[in-house]
Formats: sequence, C-alpha cells, structure tokens
Amino acid sequence: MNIVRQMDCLDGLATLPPCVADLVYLDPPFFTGRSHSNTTRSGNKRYAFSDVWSESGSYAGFMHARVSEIHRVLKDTGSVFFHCDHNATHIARSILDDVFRSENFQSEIIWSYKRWSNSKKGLLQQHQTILFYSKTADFKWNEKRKGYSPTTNLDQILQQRARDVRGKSVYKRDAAGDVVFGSEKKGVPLGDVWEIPFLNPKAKERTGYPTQKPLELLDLIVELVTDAGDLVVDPFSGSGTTLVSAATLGRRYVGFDISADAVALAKSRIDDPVRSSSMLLQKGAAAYVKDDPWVDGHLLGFDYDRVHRNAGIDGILRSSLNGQTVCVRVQRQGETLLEAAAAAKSAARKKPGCMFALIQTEGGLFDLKADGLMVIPSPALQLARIGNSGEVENLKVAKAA
Amino acid sequence: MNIVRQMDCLDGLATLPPCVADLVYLDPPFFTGRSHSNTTRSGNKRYAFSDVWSESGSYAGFMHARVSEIHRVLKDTGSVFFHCDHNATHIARSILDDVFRSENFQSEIIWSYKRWSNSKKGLLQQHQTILFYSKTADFKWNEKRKGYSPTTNLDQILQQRARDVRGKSVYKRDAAGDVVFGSEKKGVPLGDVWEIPFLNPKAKERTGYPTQKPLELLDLIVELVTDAGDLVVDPFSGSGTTLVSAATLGRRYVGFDISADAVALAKSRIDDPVRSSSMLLQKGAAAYVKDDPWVDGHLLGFDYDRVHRNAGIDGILRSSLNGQTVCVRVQRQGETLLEAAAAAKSAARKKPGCMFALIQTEGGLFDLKADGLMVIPSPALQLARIGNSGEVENLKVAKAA
DNA sequence: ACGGGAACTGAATCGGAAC
DNA sequence: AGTTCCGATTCAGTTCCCG
Repeated sequence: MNIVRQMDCLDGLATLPPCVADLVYLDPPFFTGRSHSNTTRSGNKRYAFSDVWSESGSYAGFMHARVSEIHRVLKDTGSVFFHCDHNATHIARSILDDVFRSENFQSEIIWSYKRWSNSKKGLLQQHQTILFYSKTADFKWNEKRKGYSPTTNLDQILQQRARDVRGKSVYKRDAAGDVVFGSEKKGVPLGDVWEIPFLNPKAKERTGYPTQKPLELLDLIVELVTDAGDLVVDPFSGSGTTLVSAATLGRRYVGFDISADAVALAKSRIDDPVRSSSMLLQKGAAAYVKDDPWVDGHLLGFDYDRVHRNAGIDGILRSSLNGQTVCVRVQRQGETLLEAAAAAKSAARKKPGCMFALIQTEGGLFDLKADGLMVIPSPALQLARIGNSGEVENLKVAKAA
Repeated sequence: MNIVRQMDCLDGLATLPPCVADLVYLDPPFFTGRSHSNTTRSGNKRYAFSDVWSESGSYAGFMHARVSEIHRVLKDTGSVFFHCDHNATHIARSILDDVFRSENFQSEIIWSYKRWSNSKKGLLQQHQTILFYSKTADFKWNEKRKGYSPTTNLDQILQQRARDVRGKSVYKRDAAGDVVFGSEKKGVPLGDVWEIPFLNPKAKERTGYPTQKPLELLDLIVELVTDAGDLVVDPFSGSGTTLVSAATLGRRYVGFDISADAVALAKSRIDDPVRSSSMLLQKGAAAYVKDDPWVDGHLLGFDYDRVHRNAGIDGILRSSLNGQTVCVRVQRQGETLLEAAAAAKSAARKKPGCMFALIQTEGGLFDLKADGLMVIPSPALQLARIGNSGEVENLKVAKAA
C-alpha cells in the first residue's frame, strides 16, 4: 500500500481502514496567519499554500477533525508526531490531549537549528516543536543512543555509581578509596532537543517547495517508531519528505495533499530521491573551528572575529580603521614573512578596499606597505631586535634605594 | 524597595502599586500531579511544596488570578517571563494570551540542558520552556549578540548586498566590478534556544531547594529586559535565585513565597550570595577573564619559563641578553601600565642585575627605561597607535594587475 | 492608519576555480 | 591529479520608509 493522492486528508484518511498505521507524521499549516510561497531555483515553478484563518477556533476545529481520523487509523502500538511552531503548540496540545488523552503524551520535541538572522526586536526564532503522542502506553519504540560528545568526561561516565547514607548518588569507590569502573557504555540516550541543520539554500535536496523539511529529521522519526514494512502516513505531505524517507527506509507510505503540484512533486521525489547529508551534522561544529593557539595567542587584545576558512585571513577586526575593514594575518611558525604576505595578498586581491595587517613573528625588517600590507612585529620579535641592536647595554633595573 | 515576604503572591502583588515593575519572572509550581521534595546536602533540612491539583481547571483559575495581578504591576515597557515545563505550557499560553493579549507574545524560549538519566522508554526530557510576553509593543529591550557560527563565511558576508533583476540577493559590486565592503558587524542576535548547563550538582550555588534554576539563566533574563535600578518581581521566589540575580546586578527586587523556609533561604542567599564562580561578585565581570591565557598568549614566541606566584614576573627568558637575565611581565586587562611597572619594579628589587621587559597591552607611550624597564607594545596596541596617528590614510591593498 | 516595497540579514552547502 | 579555496545561493526572516 503505497499511495500519494491529491485530496483533503479528512476524506483521504476516511478511505483507510482503522488501526493500520504505525506512524502518522503531520506538518500542517502552523497557524502563522499568512500565505507561503516560493519559487524554484530555476524560476519556472511556483509553489504556494495559504495559512490564513479567520480565528483560532476555525483552525482548532479543522485540526480536531483530522486528528480524530488520525487516531482512528493508528495501530494500538502506533504514534503520531505533530509538527508545529509557537503559533500553534498550545492549540495542538489541547487537541491531542483531547483525542489521544494526556497520559499518552510522550514528548515535546524541540527541533533547533541555526538560521539567517534579521533585525527583529527580541529573540530570533530558532526552533520548531514536534509533539509526540502514542495511541497507547504499549507503543513501538526503537531505542536510539548517540555517541558521547567530545566534551563529556568519559572517565566519569564509566565509573560505577552508588548511593551514600542519605541517598545521594556518588561515584562508587572500593575499599582502598579508588573509583570503580563499570563494564560497558551504551551511549547517551536520545533527548528531546534535536539539533539538526536547517535545509540549506544550496542543498541538492531542496525542491523549491516552501517549508520543506530535511530528510535527516524525518529519518530519525521514522526509525524511532517504525520497522521495515510498517506503514507511515502523512496527511499533509507537501513536498513529500516523509514519503521519501519512508520509501528509502523500506517502510510503506500513504500521503495526501490538497495541492496537485505538491502531489506531483512528491511522486517525482519518491521516484528519484535526492538526499544531502549535512556536513555539520557529520563532523560537528568543532571540526570547523580553527583554534590554533599560535594564531589565537597573537591575536589577543584585538577585538576581532575569527575567520575559519580563508588561508590569507585569520581574523577581521570588528571596528574599521579610517573607514576601512581590517584583516589580520599571523605569520605561522616555520613560515617566512614573505610566504605569509603572499597568502594575505592572495586573499586581498579579492577584497579590494580592505586593509591588511600582518603580525610578524620571525625574521628581519621588511617594508611591505607598497603592497598595502602593514607589518606588525610580535613582542618576542621586538625584544630580539632590541637585543641585536645592542640597545640593551647596561639596561638594568636600578637597585633599590 | 527590596522586599522578600512570606505570603501568597496574590495578596503580595496586591500590596504593590500599578505599573512599577520592569520584569516579572515566575517559576510557579508545575502541574505535575506529585509533590516535590528534596534533601539538602547537609541532610538537616527538608524543603517541599505542593503542586498537586485535582484538575487542570483549578490550576488555570489559580494562575489566571495571579497573572492578572502581574499585568497590573508591570510598567508599560515591562515584560513577563513565565517559566513552565511541558505539562503547563499550553495552559500558560492560554492564560497569557488572554491577560497580555496574543500580539504581545514575544518568544517561546527553550532552556536546554544536558542531563543523565536512567533510560526510560521514549525520549529523555532535556529542556524547559519560558514564555516571554511584553505588556506593550514598546517594551524595554537590551540587545545581546553572540559570535558568528564557525561555518559562516565571515570574509564573505561582510560584503554589501544588492538585488539582481529577478529580485534575488547578490553581492554588490562597484563600477570597477569589485566587491564592496559593508559597515561594521555587530555579531549575531541572540536566539530563543538557550543551552545553559543545569545546575552542576557539585556547584556551591546549590542550596538543596527543589527546582532551583541556574543564576546564569536568570542573569540573562534580567539583563535582557532591565537596566540597573529597575524593579524585578518574582511572585514564586522559592530559593531566591531571581532575587540574588537582581541584587547582584544592581536591580531592585520584590519576592514572595508561601513557604517560610523558602523566604528564609532566599534572604540568606541574598545576604551572602554564593555563585558557582563566586569571585565574580567582588571583582565584577572582569573577573570572568582568566589571566593565564592572556599572559601565555602574549608570551608566545618567547623561549621562556613561566613564573607563577610572583606578581611582578610572568616569565624568565631561557637565554640572556647581553649577559643579563630577562624577566618579562605582561600588562593585565584592567591594569594600567604604571601598575604593571610598579609590580615589576617591586619584583626587580629582589632580583638586581635582571633586565625587565614589560609587554604593554593598553595605554599611551611611556619611556620607563630610566627604571630599567623596556616597554614593548603588543600587536593590538601597535595597530591602535598606527590608527590614531592617521598613518593609515589610503593604505589599501593594491589592486591586482 | 494602512499597505507595499526595499533594505538588510547570517547559515552552510555546492561546485567551479585555483593550486 | 586530487585537494583546498572561496564565490554563489536564498530563507514558514523583520523593520523601516514612503505614499
């Protein structure tokens, strides 16, 4: 049973028998009060949907009817994941509490991401919410664990625990007072805050459909509560991300959408799935950070932002000098000043109008101003030059009186 | 007006005049259906409160009355931060939407933290929610910004933008076809997902009171929407974290709690506030800055032995200069050059025959050679001096041929 | 007062260019 | 020839300004 059909999911769900679905994921309009549209990269197709309601009651009524149908088609071991943002969380909670009963509430999942900023007064929105309810207490659950984060003190986790006389948890110690190590680690249990990068503007996965969700998010949900061969239902399938995830993970799928364009897009994506995996998620943010102590140390005292990906620039000063942006490059150990200057000039060629400061850590005097490079000697280099110049003759601290 | 009083906040708030508070933070009992209790580390005192409610209706009624009082005491430029967990968010949203009106909803803040726990079926809860409403659109807001993501192409985004014929954003180019650099960057605005460690179990800050919040969280909230001298109100003050934060940040405060034990605890914490980094209180924010990286960074490139425990000497060079041993001292942040020189000279008195190099990180030109001190400016200081001298006029990178 | 348009924004991947 | 560099891209964005 693999279906993608253009119809209102209220009618669509009614065509399904009761108790057949293992997972219903829905990404309905968020009650944002505006209509959303987007044009494909090639500019030849425009996708749009409306999320305008007269009042919250009509939205609630609309959702309640559909959530009731969702409850009907779910197996007793099945679960529903309701995707929304702050505009609708409280409405969705009330509806789900009513239809699924509040004791079947499992988690309020926070999908958090970094995104473009703007000049909003207040805080930037950087998360959406996924409400997770099961139909019964006996829901299907595939436990997932993550590797330990590099910052975790692995030694401590591996230590066995005990309780002290007042019931406080403490690390277990043997008779000699040494800590006792446990047998094995299982990894950290998955939490309810998921940091998954937002679908990137350049991602191959992008279809041009507004509000498209990353496959990595849907894969996680599908794997948590279904096995191969299980049935995944998406009543607001949109660009079809849920169906692509289900199909590629060997689940059966049923999707409905009111838009014919969306259904066509979803079908073509299922036939030819494009998945882009996030480098950030694979490597972790730490992999992007260049924390070279040599460079960072020599940049102490500057008010700057560190540049992580340009061979000729180590930092850019926050305030400009005479209206010019200032880029700073530190001469590396084992690098000649001319090599450092070449790297800076190569970067400078593409940044006309910028001033470049080169922090020299080794070598003799050079005047590179003609090339637009200011050379600034490090303290150690300055002292070495004073020494060579013989200026230090008899420079001693005056003896105490 | 600094008050901590044992009473129901409904009565307590009624004693306040209208429109006086700049911030109301509240962390009311959650609708969890069980009683919290905890034992302090010394094991001699037991704090407990009841958050058992027969049905959500009475909880809503209880909260609505108090939120209405909160609205009354808030200034027009004031804000309320309502701390709740997933059992109460939708109830709190409804009450706040009703009393403050939904257009004054500002943010659903996610406080996320890492937590260890025995695996239960499902996802480990690792966040709490704070609802942020303002009384009016014209609320007080102190913008806070953070550094750029390491994945950001910082050298690129500093360039100015324009729009092409299709309305797509592109990088601006001048008549010569060169990219144009923009004005100074301020950093990234703060988002609505705050990762703040849960109170470290070993932290001194811990009082043993259940549901105690980290000071870091309260400090952030207080700084975002109040200035020094403003009034902070906490109607459910509990262990008094909000009041401690307000007091140490120079805000006035009013707190109520129904428990006499809680009020006593809060008062004692305000009188003798203990922070995880407790030195902060005496020294101010500058104490956050660690001296060691500052010194070590500025000594990079020297071949030296590090000297601790001597206020006047940070390092002694391994090779002498003209037969004289060289001691180096780095001017600290917040220390004048003359203070640094005095420290060095005091040390020099006990080391006659030594030469002293002082790495200057701030301030104007000084000649201290008469005292046997060589002053060496740090790279950042050198650049600042070049800037002030006006020498940089038209010092730009030569354009590529 | 209201609506529409322009200006501004940082994230993070892709893919062609450079080395 | 593979690897690294870096320009292009665009958003369930917002504010401000003008008519």
